[in-house]
Amino acid sequence: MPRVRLQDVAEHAGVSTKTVSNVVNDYPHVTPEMRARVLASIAELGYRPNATARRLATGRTGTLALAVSDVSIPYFAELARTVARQAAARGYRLLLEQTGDSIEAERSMLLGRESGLVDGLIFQPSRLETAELARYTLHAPMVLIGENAAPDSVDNVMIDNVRAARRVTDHLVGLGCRRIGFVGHEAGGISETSRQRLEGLHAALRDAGVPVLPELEIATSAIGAAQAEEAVGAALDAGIEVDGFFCRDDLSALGTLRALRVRGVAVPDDVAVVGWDDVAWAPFVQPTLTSVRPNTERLAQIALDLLEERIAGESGPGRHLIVEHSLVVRESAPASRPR
Amino acid sequence: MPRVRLQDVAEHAGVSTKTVSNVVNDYPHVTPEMRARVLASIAELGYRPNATARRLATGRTGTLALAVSDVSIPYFAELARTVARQAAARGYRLLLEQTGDSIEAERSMLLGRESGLVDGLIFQPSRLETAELARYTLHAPMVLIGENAAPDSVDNVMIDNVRAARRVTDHLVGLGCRRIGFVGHEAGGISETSRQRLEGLHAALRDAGVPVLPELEIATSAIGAAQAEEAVGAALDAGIEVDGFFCRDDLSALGTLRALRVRGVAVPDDVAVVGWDDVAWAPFVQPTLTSVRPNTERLAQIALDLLEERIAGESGPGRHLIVEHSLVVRESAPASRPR
DNA sequence: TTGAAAGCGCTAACAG
DNA sequence: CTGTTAGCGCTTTCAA
Repeated sequence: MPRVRLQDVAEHAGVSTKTVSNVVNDYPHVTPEMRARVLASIAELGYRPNATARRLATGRTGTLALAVSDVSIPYFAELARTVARQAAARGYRLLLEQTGDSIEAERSMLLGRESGLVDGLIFQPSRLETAELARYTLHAPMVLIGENAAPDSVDNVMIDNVRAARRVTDHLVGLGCRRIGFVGHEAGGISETSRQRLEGLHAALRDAGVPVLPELEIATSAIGAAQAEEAVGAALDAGIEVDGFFCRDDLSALGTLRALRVRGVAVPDDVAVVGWDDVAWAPFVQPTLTSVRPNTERLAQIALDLLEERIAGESGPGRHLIVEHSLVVRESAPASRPR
Repeated sequence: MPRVRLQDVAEHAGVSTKTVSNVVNDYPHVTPEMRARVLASIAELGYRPNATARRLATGRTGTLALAVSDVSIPYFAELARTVARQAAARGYRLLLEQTGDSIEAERSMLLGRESGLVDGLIFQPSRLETAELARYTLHAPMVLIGENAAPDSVDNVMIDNVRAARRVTDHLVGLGCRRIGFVGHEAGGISETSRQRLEGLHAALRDAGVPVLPELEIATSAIGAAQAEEAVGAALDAGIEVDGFFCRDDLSALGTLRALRVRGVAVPDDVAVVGWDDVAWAPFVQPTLTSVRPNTERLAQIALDLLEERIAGESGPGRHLIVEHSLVVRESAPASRPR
């Protein structure tokens, strides 16, 4: 790791630092001979500009941060892939922050003990609430994603959870389900995400004249297939009667499918199951999973658009944008079912 | 975003910048009164140290990079989670780089057009070969992970692929399989990872006196369940005769399971299936998947240990370390099978 | 224990 | 079109 500075190149080439800088930054107005001479010196000395010094001088870091609770959750993994790719295409690097579902971690990530670390932040809160969020002085522009009710002052992009949840419910009701269970909301303090999905479920049931049965709502200790399998299994063993399960996410659906299978309950004949996120493996499990698919590419694109505007200085009130979703119908809750 | 500098705090508190710096960095030798006065000013002005300036002055970035082809591949997602977590515990942030399976991207990531971006790099190559890797002058210390044969000069941590593959093969042979197919090596240019797994398969078959049948090796156009389903489906439709499938990774196994299911082939009764990586959903699919489980926590820990030693100045020859693995036996290739 | 001043490596006015 | 020079905000000798 040789330590060659811009100035070394300048001396070697017999020009000023400004000229070298111009060449490195592809500025126009440099004679071809100068440029060639400088490039030759750069190659000979193996010069690489120092990112830190450049940042200090320009005030831009060329880096964005993405903060989610856990990248290994399939939806977040796919989101990270998409955001990283699109950010790279726009010339940004991506810093990954995991809050691990802890409100403390979310706070300290927002407060950021240092400034000038990133140019902007894309954040999917899982525990922090609007009111608190609105109080903070951020160290960089931020765009919120996901279904948390964002404060009016902050940009936010999400899918319409209530509407999507209504659609899931309508689909199940259309299949003849009258006792629809819900799986996967947090046992210890429900998240805004789960709250909105439950709200959509309830609203659609009421509209359809189907009774709302809170006793069929099965909370889990954490997001995950194992937790869902355990909770659903316990409920089934306790004699719960359902003919459909609306799962908070595909991971819960996976656990639910297994709990049902182990007990010999047929899907979709006895119980229909719908998941949420339409992760990569949804079309491959047995039975293939009906699921809500958010348009993640578009979500990432809009989030980055909003963020770049903020970085460029936009200072208006927070914009709250909705990204489309669709319901991908597969075997676990097909278009229609023999009765 | 107020712009408060260290100097502003110093003036406000009526002390020198050095004193403020001492307080911010928790240096000893500061009188309690001074410290209190400075902290009060910091709070009042809302001062946050500027990360970039600090980096330039100290030469440390406090950031590591993790480079993999695609974070949404379940194994990489889990690896990223683990590395990010452990890096955070050691006081580092994590920059995520995706090479998207392109050799160009891997090259430019190594060459790094800027220096001083990160203190170190953890890299899982998928296309780049040892010889080329060894030629580069890196801009930061690097540790290689995964099964690529690393150059002697570079640190590397991996699992013993050949041994694990032999174990998988022995397991299948023990189950009575005599025509074992392999699924998921790259159709266009095999990777070192796949090569080693095939090598283990062949060696174990020879040792067991079972014929090696290359015609049962099914390449795929890319890593993924869909690609595997397509390739395996085509092979089955063409009349391939197998009694076991050794899949390059769990994604291939998932596609293989589906291809078999769709065609009414019973797993494990007609065909046993083994995957690799033991990703989170392996115990939940139908049938549950037998898979090779690398010790990812340990892999990450060792990689970070090696990297921190390099960052600290260690300059000896490359160390090549092996991390343990295990074979997790589940329904798709159980301990024994009725014959 | 605290203060003054010299960089860290680069960019960007401003001249020339 | 190219050179000079003054910062960017922090850390860190070296004195006091």
